[in-house]
Amino acid sequence: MTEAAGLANELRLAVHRLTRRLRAQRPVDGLTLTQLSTLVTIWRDGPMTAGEVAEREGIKPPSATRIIAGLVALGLISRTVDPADARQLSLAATDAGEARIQADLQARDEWLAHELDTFSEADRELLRHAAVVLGELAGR
Amino acid sequence: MTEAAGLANELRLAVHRLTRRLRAQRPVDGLTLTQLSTLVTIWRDGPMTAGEVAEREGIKPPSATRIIAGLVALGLISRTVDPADARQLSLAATDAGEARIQADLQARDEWLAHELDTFSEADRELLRHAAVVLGELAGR
DNA sequence: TATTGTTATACTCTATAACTATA
DNA sequence: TATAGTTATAGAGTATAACAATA
Repeated sequence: MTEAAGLANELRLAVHRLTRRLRAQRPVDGLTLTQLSTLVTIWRDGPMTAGEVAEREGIKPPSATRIIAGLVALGLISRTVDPADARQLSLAATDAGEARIQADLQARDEWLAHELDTFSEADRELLRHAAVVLGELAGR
Repeated sequence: MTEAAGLANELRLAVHRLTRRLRAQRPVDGLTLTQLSTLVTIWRDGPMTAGEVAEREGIKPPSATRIIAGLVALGLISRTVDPADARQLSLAATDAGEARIQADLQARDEWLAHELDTFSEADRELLRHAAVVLGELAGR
């Protein structure tokens, strides 16, 4: 096993387990991790089309359609047809969506941010860089 | 938003997306990410009971039961009743299971290890440490 | 009674294939 | 014809609640 392959395996197992844990941190009546991730993306980088959502989140268009429909039904994003090209949508976070992000992040952070506070500052600095590198890797 | 909360959010989004990507790297006729993770755990740290599998993987017993049944059906782990306590199982990787780990890891690493090779050695060193810290976090 | 594991059931996440509407 | 998005369908992943077997 090469050096990078050993790292790949450890990273795969650790990331998989951590995601399971983070998914389970869903607050009562809260958004799922997938909904929250998509909502944050639209809020931070929107307005954007459905295709852009799929690309940024790394999912296929049918998956984006379903997640978007759920967020619209909850009133957390608005969905309007592009006047210049009626095939495309314009998706944007609503005020309720922004408020929901704050509330859900706070609830989810009760656990994660608390745990992060028990690590050394050096480890947090490490994770800060790691989050950027992992995000880049996910986008490849 | 506190410093740790900001980090928590970035880490959550990055880890979630990377897991999606890693899950999708399933080779044709290969094990799912969940099956592979469980099999590697039993192979490396086994023999162990079903309860230990659930605890190490961070899942509930019914989930462990289902995954274990699938791996047994594939002949990748053996499942014997503990002679000293008939409520408990003893789970161990078979030779076929060990071979399957090698094959599936190699197939999955074609993508991940290759991408990791395009990062700087400093980034790989960073990820090596991060994998350990993330693994610890997942186990909290 | 307490513990270990299983069964029944339901919800979430995601994909591929086939389709509709618009360009 | 090509593109943006949707619908239909299926498989994977996981949990809670209720149960069975054993200690």
